[in-house]
Amino acid sequence: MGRGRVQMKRIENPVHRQVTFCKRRAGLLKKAKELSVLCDAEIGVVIFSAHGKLYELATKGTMQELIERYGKYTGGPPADEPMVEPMDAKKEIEMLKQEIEILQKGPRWTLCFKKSKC
Amino acid sequence: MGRGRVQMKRIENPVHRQVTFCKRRAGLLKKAKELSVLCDAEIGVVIFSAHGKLYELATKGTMQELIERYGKYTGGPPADEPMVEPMDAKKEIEMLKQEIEILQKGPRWTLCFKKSKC
DNA sequence: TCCTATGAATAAGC
DNA sequence: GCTTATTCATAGGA
Repeated sequence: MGRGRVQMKRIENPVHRQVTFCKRRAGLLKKAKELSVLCDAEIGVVIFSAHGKLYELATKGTMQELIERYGKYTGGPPADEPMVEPMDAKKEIEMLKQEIEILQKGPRWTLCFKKSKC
Repeated sequence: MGRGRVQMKRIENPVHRQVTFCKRRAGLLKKAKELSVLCDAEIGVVIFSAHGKLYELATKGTMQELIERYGKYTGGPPADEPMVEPMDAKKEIEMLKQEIEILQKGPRWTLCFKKSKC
C-alpha cells in the first residue's frame, strides 16, 4: 500500500512498527464496525500490543457478553454441520419472512453463465 | 468502494448483504492477521453473523487462551461455561430458512456454481 | 500529524 | 466464483 509493497513479516524498525500498529489498528477496528453495521453482525475484536496493552471493540453489547455468547456457542453440541444458534424466535421468524418477501419481489437474473467447470 | 460509495447502514437486500458479509469478513480477518504479523500483536476476532453463525480468528494460541488473557487484564471473572438453551418454533424457522435458501440459489445458479462456502 | 502516490479492498455486474 | 471500475487504506516523506 501507499508507497511500495508491504512484506508480510514483522517490522523490525520499532518506530515504523509503532506507527504501522497505530494506523492499522484504527483501520481494523473501523472495518469491524462497518461490517457489523452493514451486515447486522455482532463482532468483537481484542488486540494485545507487543508490549501487552489492550485494545478492544465490541459492536453490540459488551465484550463480556460477547465472550459469554462465544462460550455458549463453542460449548454447545459438537455439530458436524455448521451450527446455528437460536435467537429470539419471534424476531427471527419475522426477519426471515421479510427476507422471503424481498427475494420474491426482487428482480431475478435470467442469465446463466455456463462454465465448463460447473 | 468498488462502484459507488457505501452508505454506512444495514444493507437491506439480503443477497447483497450476504455477498458483502462474505467478502468483508474475509477482508477483516486478513487485516487482523496482517496486523498481528507486522506488529507482533496478539489478536482475536469473533464474528456472529445475523443468523447466529460463528466465525473466529485467534492469531496466537487459541481463542480460549486469549479470552483468559483478556479476563486477567480486565480483572473480570473467567469465561462462563456454556448453557444449553431450549427452543420452540424452531421448526418454523428451519422451514423459512430453507425457503430462503431455495429462493436465493434455486433458479439462478443451479447449473453453474457450487454451493457457497459462506 | 498531515499529505500524497500507490497498492488493496471491494461493489457491481457477469 | 471471476472481472473491472472505483473508492479506500496506508507507507513514506515533509
